[in-house]
Amino acid sequence: MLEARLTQGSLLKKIIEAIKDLVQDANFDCSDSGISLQAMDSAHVALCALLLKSDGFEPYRCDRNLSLGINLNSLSKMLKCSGNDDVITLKADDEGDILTMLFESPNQDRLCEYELKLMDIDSEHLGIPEQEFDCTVKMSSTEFARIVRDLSTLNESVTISATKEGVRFATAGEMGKGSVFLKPNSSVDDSSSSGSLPTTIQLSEPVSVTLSLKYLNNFTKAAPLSDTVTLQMTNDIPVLIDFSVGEIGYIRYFLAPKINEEE
Amino acid sequence: MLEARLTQGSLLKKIIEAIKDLVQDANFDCSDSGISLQAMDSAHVALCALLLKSDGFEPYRCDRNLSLGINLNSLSKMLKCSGNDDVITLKADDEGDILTMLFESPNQDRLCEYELKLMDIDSEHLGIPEQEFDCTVKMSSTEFARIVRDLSTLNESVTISATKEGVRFATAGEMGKGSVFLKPNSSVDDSSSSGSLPTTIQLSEPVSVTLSLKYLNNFTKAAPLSDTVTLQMTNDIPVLIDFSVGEIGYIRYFLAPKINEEE
DNA sequence: TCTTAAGCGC
DNA sequence: GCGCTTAAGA
Repeated sequence: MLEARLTQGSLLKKIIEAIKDLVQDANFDCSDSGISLQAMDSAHVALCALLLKSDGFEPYRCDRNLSLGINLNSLSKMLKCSGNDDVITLKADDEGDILTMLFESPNQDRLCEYELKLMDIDSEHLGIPEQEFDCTVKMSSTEFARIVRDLSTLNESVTISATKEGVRFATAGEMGKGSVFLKPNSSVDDSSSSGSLPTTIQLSEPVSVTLSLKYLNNFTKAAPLSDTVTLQMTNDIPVLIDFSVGEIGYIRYFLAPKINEEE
Repeated sequence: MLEARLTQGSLLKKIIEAIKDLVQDANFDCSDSGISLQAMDSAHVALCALLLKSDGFEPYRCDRNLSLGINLNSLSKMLKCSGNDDVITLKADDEGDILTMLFESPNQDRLCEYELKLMDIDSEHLGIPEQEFDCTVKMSSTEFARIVRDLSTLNESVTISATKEGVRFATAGEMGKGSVFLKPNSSVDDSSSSGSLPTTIQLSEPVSVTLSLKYLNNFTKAAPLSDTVTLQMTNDIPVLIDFSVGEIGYIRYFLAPKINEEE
């Protein structure tokens, strides 16, 4: 059986919000090392990979590997019944077809128990290659969300180009063009409380990829989970966009770039 | 070419918000004295006049007179991509058909460049007469906005009547009547921090004009630009409603009164 | 399309 | 902390 107690239940709520617009149904694979999920969106264009390590739970127990088939919309609805400060405990029997969720209010005054019916879902276990990327950009997740939202008003796709000098997000549409350029922060620790977090760029090779803004906008639903986002890019290879989930794991999105031909 | 750098970029955002609901497309006329715009609303009922003096920009350069035909909705969308603290620089070539906008974040970490395609717009240069009015009311712009909004719930038009005793905004509809009376503030500098700014009235002749609340509501979009608004009225003559734009210019609206016959 | 809920700015 | 604008849901 599975029993996993998450002190900061709001994390789970944010995680599901960050996935449910991309994936309807998915298997949560539970083992003694933790809980993971891998799924493609319905159009099979983007891939989402979630990992929650067992030591992020207190306690965590998983005797046998379990694959819990879950409708994320239903799960989201139930999680909205929990308070943001609640402690959430997930329970599932080895042979059962329900996921039991316990919501405990901080002062123990309220105890909610919800049971979610599980589904059988054909799992498409996608071998996600552990690859090296030519360029890694780490930046403020809210700034990333802002840029993606801004450029979405102009067109459907954005071209992200990175050099040592900085990273550029550019698009063009009927109204005109838009381009945002971020300089990596001077090594000097500018504690000028300049609002946004510093951008850092590591690259072995300049890169330029063109991505769907609609999907990127979907991914930025994960921004509430982490102050920073990491973009990993290599030309013509799916981009990896990584949000850490507190100290306990991550949500990663993979998105194939559009092949660079003028439309 | 034009190059105009506005330190307080948020002013430009507010200006466009204050115009775009009234006018879809308009020419921004640029000369060495500054940037101006004059346009009527699509129903040709109201007139909007914007002036931004060159010395409000730092620096300002305009070699030749330029008329930039702009779709205000597109401009608004692009300006929303700027941060509220950004410095905004406008650039246009003499023979070009684009307006380039630079948004610089305060700490220079982010640099955005947007290009707006320009349009050819038949300019209807309306000779706006410099006229004397019988009555000038200066009052809090937020209070004005509040009154207009409140009375809008009762009917479509408001009758503004001013005497030395004060100014009255009155309307009547199916529900009933509404009337707001503002006394000019006593000459004594009442620093009673009474919330709202004092009202002042100068008049050579009592006036009474009936105006469309729908249009007045449109005009109050300019309230964020200035703490005060100035109403200038003469019976049966278009009313002038003036919001100053910081120290650098103004937005003025002209609205013809309804002819005073019971509907 | 309208209503409601969340995020952002003042 | 309050109000507003914007995004999601009915």
